[in-house]
Amino acid sequence: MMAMNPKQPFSMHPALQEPKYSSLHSGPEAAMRRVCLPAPQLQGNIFGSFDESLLARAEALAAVDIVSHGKSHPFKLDATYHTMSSVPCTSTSATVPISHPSALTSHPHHHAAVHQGLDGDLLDHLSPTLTVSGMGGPDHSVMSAQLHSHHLGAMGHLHQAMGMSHPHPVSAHHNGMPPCINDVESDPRELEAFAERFKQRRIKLGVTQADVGSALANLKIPGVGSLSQSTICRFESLTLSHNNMIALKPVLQAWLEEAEAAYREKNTKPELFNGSERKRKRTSIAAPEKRSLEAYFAIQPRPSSEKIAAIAEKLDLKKNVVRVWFCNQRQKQKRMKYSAVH
DNA sequence: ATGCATGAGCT
DNA sequence: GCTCATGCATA
Repeated sequence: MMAMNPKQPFSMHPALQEPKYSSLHSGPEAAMRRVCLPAPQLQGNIFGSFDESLLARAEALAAVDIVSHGKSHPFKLDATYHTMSSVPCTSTSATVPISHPSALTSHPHHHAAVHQGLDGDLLDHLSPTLTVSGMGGPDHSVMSAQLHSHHLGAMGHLHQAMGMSHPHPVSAHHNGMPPCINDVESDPRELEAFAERFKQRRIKLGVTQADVGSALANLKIPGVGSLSQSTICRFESLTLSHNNMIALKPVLQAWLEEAEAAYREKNTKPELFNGSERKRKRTSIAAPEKRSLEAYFAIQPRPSSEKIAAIAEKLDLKKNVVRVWFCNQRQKQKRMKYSAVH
């Protein structure tokens, strides 16, 4: 069948994603790690030497937390946590998603093209085999939700078309422009403002986050498929990575334009549908274990495989669960949360 | 709204 | 095995 590349959407190489943190290991995480440990190279040794004591300390901390703080422990590591994703010049957006010509992202001065394209040109030449539909069609309401029928990896084709599989650095294509363009669109302020505007207008349209997600596929933008309610929600609450926010913005903006246009000329009639079938189980880590994990995380955000195994055993959790927990925790730290800094 | 999970691409 | 984008499941 068609090879699908669900994840790793519109992003570039990890190394290219955060220009400012370039170099092999110096990612935002590395920076954080630095505040926790003397030196990266020593991590292993130190940790290895004091493995037991550290684990014990973490446990002790977790224990103390339980009795003295209850829920509000000192190791609260959530989204609001940090924020170091303030990309200077968003060369990122150049490598972003819509690897498309006049498409949504790109030039700061071509912003208008985005809007215009929505009504005609863009979709027109983007959908050779289909009439410009999206929200335009009578029965092509904005919220036609046709998901639920696919399996785990069937969604999010948003990715592949968006640069990943390219051997070349998908940068300012059609214009040979320098990496530091899109300053306007990538401006944190602008993003934040857009996210809020988006939510506001979306609600005004009477469209749910899930509706938006599924409606995106109707835009017929190459490489842009549907998205989940989660992602739309995270976009609106700015809890996605900066790069991700920038990548999604043009797409959501395109949708918004069309949705409002369609709303004006007629009356979009929401037509949801509920279906269910699959049942993926979600592990639920108990509060005490979670506190311990947070304590361990505070000491060492990037435990080795062995440490993870040790922690897993101590907490009586599956090693993979612990590993994923750490991964997710790191990811949380990196989430952009402008509100926290702006 | 958010926790845990998956999977692609990279190292 | 990590990061990252994203999703299902659930509180």
